[in-house]
Amino acid sequence: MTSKRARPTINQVAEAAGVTKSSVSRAFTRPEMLSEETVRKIFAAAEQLGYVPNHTARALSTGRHGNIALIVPDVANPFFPPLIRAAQAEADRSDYCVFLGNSDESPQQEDKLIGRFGGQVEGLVLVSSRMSDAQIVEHASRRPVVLVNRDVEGIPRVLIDSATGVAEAVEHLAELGHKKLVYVGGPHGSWSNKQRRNAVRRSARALGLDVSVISNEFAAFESGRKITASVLATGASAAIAFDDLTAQGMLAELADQGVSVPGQFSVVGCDDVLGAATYPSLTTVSNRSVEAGKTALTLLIDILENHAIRDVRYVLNTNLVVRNTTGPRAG
Amino acid sequence: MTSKRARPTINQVAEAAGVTKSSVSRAFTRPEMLSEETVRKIFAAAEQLGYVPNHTARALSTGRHGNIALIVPDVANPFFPPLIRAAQAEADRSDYCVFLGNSDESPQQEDKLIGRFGGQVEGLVLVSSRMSDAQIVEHASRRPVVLVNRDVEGIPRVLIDSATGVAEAVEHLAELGHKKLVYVGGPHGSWSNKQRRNAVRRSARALGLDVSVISNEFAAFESGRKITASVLATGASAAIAFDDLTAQGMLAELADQGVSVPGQFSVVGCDDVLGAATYPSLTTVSNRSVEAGKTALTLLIDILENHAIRDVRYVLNTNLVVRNTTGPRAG
DNA sequence: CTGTTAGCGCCTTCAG
DNA sequence: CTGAAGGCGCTAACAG
Repeated sequence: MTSKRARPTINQVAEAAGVTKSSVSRAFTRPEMLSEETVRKIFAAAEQLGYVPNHTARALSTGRHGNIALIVPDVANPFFPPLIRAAQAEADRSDYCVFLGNSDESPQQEDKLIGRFGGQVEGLVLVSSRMSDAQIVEHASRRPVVLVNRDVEGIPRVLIDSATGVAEAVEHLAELGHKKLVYVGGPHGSWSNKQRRNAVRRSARALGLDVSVISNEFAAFESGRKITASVLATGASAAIAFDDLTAQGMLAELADQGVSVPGQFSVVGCDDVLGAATYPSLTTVSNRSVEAGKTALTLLIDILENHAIRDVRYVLNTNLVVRNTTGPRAG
Repeated sequence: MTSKRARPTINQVAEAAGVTKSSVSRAFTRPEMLSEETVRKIFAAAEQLGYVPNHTARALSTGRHGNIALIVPDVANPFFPPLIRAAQAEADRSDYCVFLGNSDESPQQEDKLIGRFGGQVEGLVLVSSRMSDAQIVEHASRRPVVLVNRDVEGIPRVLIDSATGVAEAVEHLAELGHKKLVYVGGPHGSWSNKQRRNAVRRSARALGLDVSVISNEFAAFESGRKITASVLATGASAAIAFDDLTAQGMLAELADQGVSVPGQFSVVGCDDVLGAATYPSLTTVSNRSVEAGKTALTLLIDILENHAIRDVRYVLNTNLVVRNTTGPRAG
């Protein structure tokens, strides 16, 4: 078992290899500047001593630490883990370490986290940020920031365009004969929510459908259940929910109320995070969160390494995934 | 909009406040050593310049950087996000930043990640580590490590004891008249898998039930589907799956095969990550991942701040949650 | 190709 | 209570 003694420093390696620390430093950063012979000697000594360059010291001197931060509103929301995973994998390919932050849907907490990560991070990825445009711009003025699902001019961003999928959903319902539908909303600060709500309204108008909107701040299974009564009260025959969780809650409540789906009522989710796990399996709008996570990191790393601070707006389209919670209007 | 100019240093604050950098440093670390008057002056100057102590420089000089790493096999596995979230919240309370690592179920990747986080982390939390005991011990000799769902003597660990819940599951099935059951396994390197398998065998033997074990390296929906044929081939009337995902896949496949649940076959999951989302809703073993995450972090922080390197083995019991996928044996 | 010399920004004895 | 001085481990000109 290796002992716990302090890590060897660059100086010890230098001494052991019979060179100065400059050479050791170079051997680890720009070996092509040294003779093969010297590099070999240095690596041998380093290996022998178990030397690993001190990340912190290097960062202090270069100002680069190879860390990035990824902040999401809620790690436990099934929409985010696949995105986080994809982002991590991408960071990994370029040897970046990623700090994960959970803002708890709170702008204050988000701001605080950014401050805490502050000095030890080269760039930030803010996913579904709940902060104000002004705050975001402010932070982006200090270090590179890439946004996911948040559209702020001048800041590189990756947007999952659920509008296309939502539009398909409305058409789908129209074809099934539905005349009146309701959009069950999500968090106020959410860009995606706004986008989906607008898409529903626009398509409904174009197709001559009637649509009402019910807001529902906390998107989740339980709130989906609770909101169901109001949904039924509108007299609509179909609903499009902000996300799959909300839709799933509605499904459960509908079942408890004895309302058959899709016989008497149709439900469409959004983000396809549940797969075919609900019963009946949920008709929903596809999700591109994996690509979004990967793209966001690729963008950020590109900016960090090539100083390419261009104004990108990367849009990922979605589409409707028809399963079994939508059917012809009853009667 | 604040410009992007470099952050002010301790020296600039000192000059602005008319003191030396020693005093500024003290004002931020041990203000009780200074006169109130001086502290006030320094804070005013710092505020005015927008000074924030440089984390990296401080870390280099003190050796403490207030970061910890949390490594999990797969962020996207629904078992982990709640744990991650709880761990984060706990880290937050003590102002620690957390690096998240995704080992992809690979010991090599896990080892590599630890190396990458290496110098900039004060402690590690390894969740369901896939590394060998020796590797774990080796890493633990360098810096504090807390394990979750991995039982290595001498290393602080938090264990979710699914054995209690699994035992209840077996009893439950026995009471329902089942005579022959099968355990559908999970990843080979998984401590939890071993634990669950043993618990099934032990309880089955005690109750005089027959049990066969089917291994299934990749626990997930799809593999649950695929394994179903072999499960039915054993002639058992009930199955206990390594986790909910596997169970859910089995449920889907069983439905497709026209095998009714729980009429003709009973299924029990493990970890309760799906809630009531499956249909029929899944009978499963409760999960304590939130407490596990919180406890692991509390432990680690305690070790870091109080040098309390005791040998803790924290066990969280589980129990059976009966829902609707278990019923009397057919016939 | 390699050594010398300054720092990076902060903390921490040691004096006073 | 406060200042002066050295150092944490490494990188980066600048000379040879």
